[in-house]
Amino acid sequence: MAREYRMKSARSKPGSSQGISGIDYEAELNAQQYAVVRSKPGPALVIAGAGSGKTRTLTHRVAWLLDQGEDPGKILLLTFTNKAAREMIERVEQLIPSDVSALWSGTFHSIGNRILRRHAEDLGYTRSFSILDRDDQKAMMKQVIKELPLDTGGAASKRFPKVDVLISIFSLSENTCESIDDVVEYQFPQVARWIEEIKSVHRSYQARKKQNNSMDFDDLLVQTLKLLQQHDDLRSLYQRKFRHVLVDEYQDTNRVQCDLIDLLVGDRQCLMVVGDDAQSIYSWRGADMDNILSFHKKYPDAEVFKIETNYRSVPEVLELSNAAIRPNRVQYEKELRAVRDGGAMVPALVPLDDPSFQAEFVAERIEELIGEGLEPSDIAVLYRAHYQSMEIQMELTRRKVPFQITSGLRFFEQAHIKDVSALIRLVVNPRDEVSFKRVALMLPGVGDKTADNLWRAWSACELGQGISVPESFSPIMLTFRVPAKAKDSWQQLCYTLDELVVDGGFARPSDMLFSILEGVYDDYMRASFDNYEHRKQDIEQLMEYGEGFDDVLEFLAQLSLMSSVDGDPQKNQRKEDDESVMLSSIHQAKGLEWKVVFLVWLADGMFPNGRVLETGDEQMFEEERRLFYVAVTRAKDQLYLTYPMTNPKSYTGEYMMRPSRFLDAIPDEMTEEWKVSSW
DNA sequence: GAATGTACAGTTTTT
DNA sequence: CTGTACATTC
Repeated sequence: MAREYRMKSARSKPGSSQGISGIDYEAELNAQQYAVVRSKPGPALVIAGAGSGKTRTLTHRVAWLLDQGEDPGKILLLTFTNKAAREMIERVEQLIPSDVSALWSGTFHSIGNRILRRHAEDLGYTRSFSILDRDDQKAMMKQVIKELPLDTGGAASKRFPKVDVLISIFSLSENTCESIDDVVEYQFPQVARWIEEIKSVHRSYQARKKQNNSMDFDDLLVQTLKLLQQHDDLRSLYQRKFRHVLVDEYQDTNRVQCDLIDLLVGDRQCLMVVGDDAQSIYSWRGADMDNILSFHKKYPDAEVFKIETNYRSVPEVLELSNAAIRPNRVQYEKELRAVRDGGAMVPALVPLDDPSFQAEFVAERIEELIGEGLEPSDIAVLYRAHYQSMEIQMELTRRKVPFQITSGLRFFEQAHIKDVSALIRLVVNPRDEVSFKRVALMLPGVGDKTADNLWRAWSACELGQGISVPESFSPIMLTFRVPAKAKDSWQQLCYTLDELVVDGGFARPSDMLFSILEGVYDDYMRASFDNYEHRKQDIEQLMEYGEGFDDVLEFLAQLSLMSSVDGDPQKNQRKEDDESVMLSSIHQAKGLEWKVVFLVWLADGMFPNGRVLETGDEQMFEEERRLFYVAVTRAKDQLYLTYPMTNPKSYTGEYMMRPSRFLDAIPDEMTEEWKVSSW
């Protein structure tokens, strides 16, 4: 007698199509995708056209590796946004039964953060370093400028670049590894006369960050790179750890990110990068398309794959997309093929009299489509710049068409959220000057001056050094001199801080938030904001979110790193979002798709942008065209290209608008012109 | 701190 | 032209 018993968990033989997961890769993927997924280890470049199943391919590749018996802990998956990271890991989990929690996946910044927390001491930081967001950066920069012996008061100081400009300069310099001199000379010539002062601000800013045990977003990349460059042992540790590195949206990586990848990959070269050069639209923040274009120079043995079958759009839309990008000189040649059937609506080209008429047309057509049974969430209106959505917002509001818009303050960046997290940050990292001052300024009668004095007192005493977690704060802090007006709330504050530490450690995040709300912040909110109720709900929301964390460091890092739309804990609960028309900038529409897309303001000077046309910079112009390409490739079924023929409100005095020159590249027969009249 | 005046921009924005 | 951001002033 014999019995055949087959272990479900048995390791698959290498090379076989099926592994433990039982996924039939060959059946689930098309030939091009399958070739990528089962490719041998080694450098690989995947050129993935719009709508070609890029995420699908990448997630299957990860599943494949795991199926081959690879240890999840040896895989690093880098994405551009948190949302993409989350989506990716969820889909891998759905594909494969194995536990993937050991797999490292996330944005470059979050991975940098993760590495830096472990080795912060090697760089002269502590592991509880603070992360500065844009707001914090601004605050610190202002402080730094105030303290520098720059020419103040006179007419000369009037035109000293604003902090926003300085932050942009520094950030671009960090991300592209170019000197401040070069960045200013080529990208910000209007402030070139201040070059020495700018460099001096930069030096002080860098020093101050270190002194305050704080890193900005750029540091999360740059310092990680530095750490691994300088410490051979750590470098080889991580090189050995990550046997497979996969990178999504490679066309949008900048120099630092690219260097970081190369360094992590080391000689083993088990690197798979996926991207679409035609969708590179972030050069203005340091992305270098050359990374993807000359990948083969750095990795001569790289296998190059193209996945060009488009599952998203009807052929009518896809042909137009192909035509739209064709005139660009700098690109990998590819031709997307549609699998969907033809016979759909030919993309509409709609000239309108003026912007408000354009808005009326868009709104009316949207109403019609919804009347025909389309869900509002199947429809999007895309534009080059947010201000171009104004008329449409008004028109949709007037007609009571539900819409949502991808702009405005993000949840974690709102003042009240930042206020409460400043208190936590201060306890965790007592050298965090920005947070200290934010907290101090909440006290009545305390302005810049008093805040500064308090900071001095604080940083002079043991509490402010942050050597160890103190048992309590009040005994020392109550001895500080505060204005009479602030006396009571200062006391409250001190006792509240006491509650944030327990037994020589930090309280749990949600408990901290509770103490802060009860101790000081509720009163403050009542006094300072007219929409108290609303803000209180936000804090409660935050407390709920905090329940998911035991480690306060992790909680804080998450707050900073997810300070974006996708981290909004409210988001998932707002059901209306699923039932509304999307208004979005093209940048934010990347990676998304809708049945119906309206692309508005397609007039020369609006899109392509007038400034880009003025400079005559070919590279920038081609990026505009890629943006156009990204926009049109979002549409699944219907595409409307609209433009106003006049712009009465133009401040440049240009009254007549000409159709966007991008439309010149589209053969007439690919669109149908709609002649819209109001009567 | 509120009120008033002045200069200047007027793309995109994640982490 | 107009809203914003900053500085100055009381």
